[in-house]
Amino acid sequence: MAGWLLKTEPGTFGIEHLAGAPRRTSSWDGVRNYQARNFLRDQVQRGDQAFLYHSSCAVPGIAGIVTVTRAGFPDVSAFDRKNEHFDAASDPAAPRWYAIDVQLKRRFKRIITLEELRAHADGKLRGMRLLQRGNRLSVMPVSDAHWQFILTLE
DNA sequence: GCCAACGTTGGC
DNA sequence: GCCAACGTTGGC
Repeated sequence: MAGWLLKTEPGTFGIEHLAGAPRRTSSWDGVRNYQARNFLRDQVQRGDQAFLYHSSCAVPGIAGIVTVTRAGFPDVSAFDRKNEHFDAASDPAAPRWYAIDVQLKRRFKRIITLEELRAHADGKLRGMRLLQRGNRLSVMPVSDAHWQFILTLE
């Protein structure tokens, strides 16, 4: 079972929104980056777990864990002219973008901050994608060793 | 709000 | 297919 990290902006759709959603479940859509899209379409499986990461906020960090309840499926927000993620180039017959469904599994007692994670960038978290320079991926794999170590930080 | 880093676009 | 210009991301 693979582990992932999903970035979200808490002001737009963070762990609080997910906690308040019906069945604590929501579609994870609006990803408009090919590398992230490939992960959603080809690799993320139902049952996988992912860290929910808050970015573009006062205290960036990991807020909790979600479970994937539906593997990659075409992102219909790309077909909706009124949606902010509308993409005229995505053809319903050959969808360009993909979404997944996620359910909130557990909210951490506190945010595991980016600062804390960075403190281990040359140690236990060496090579973690999130910590690499200029990283902008919104969906990325997390190795089992990194996953286990991060859990001990809570 | 700044700005470095990166991805995408489009002219050639 | 190159690469400059542009737009976006995201920490600070």
